[in-house]
Amino acid sequence: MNVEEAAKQLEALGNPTRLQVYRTLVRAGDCGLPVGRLQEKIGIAASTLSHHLHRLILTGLVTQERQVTTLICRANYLAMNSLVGFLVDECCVDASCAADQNGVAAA
Amino acid sequence: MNVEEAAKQLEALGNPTRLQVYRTLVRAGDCGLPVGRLQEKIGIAASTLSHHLHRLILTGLVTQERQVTTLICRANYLAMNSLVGFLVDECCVDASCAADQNGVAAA
DNA sequence: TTGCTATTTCCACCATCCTCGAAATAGAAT
DNA sequence: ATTCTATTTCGAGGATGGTGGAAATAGCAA
Repeated sequence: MNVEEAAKQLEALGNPTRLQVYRTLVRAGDCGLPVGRLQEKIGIAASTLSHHLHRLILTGLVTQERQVTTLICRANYLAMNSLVGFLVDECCVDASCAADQNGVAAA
Repeated sequence: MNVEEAAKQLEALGNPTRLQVYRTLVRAGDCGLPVGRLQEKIGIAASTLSHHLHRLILTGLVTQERQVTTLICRANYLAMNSLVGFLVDECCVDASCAADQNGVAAA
């Protein structure tokens, strides 16, 4: 995971509509949800939803699986875990309080 | 934490430059880093950095503290924890696989 | 083939973002 | 008051994003 990739994923989640899509899928769990059902729940144009789904899929945050005539969408928990890990990674590695702050130099 | 607020924070982290700023602050730990030092490390125009810092501060992801002539910036870990919590919150609440998926209905 | 449903692609408009240099401001020191 | 450093605000450019309607596609059914 590099900065560019992580930023792409965060940007994908950084739009209210897409975040709502993603959370709806998280709530749906492993069962996932068809695109049409997502559209009903969220109430946006199909084209708009498709556009947003595409971005979520490109960044790896959502997966799709064909089931006869409908496409089932699922949140990709592994990608999320990886992203969260990146955010808190290497915390305090460069900690070196030159001035007198509240102690805790190299704890 | 609501969707709008979370989206704002995610969008703030969704720009490569801002994400780099944030991660640099995370690495710096509790000591924080002056704006000027951030600029040196990242190598962008001061005005651009100021712009990005402003957005990170508005969303609560970064805090600033005046120290004589310089402003010390710090990553706000509490905000990050809250954001991460929001992302995985209520996972699988709506799980109800109608079709025959790989079991795990209401585990 | 024809028709049907589910979903995506195309297109356009409007809004917002990213970036930088130049100018303005805040605060301390002389 | 003047000067100096650190940082922010202003203004503008080009680029990208968000949205929905219309049209195109994918796959199945008859």
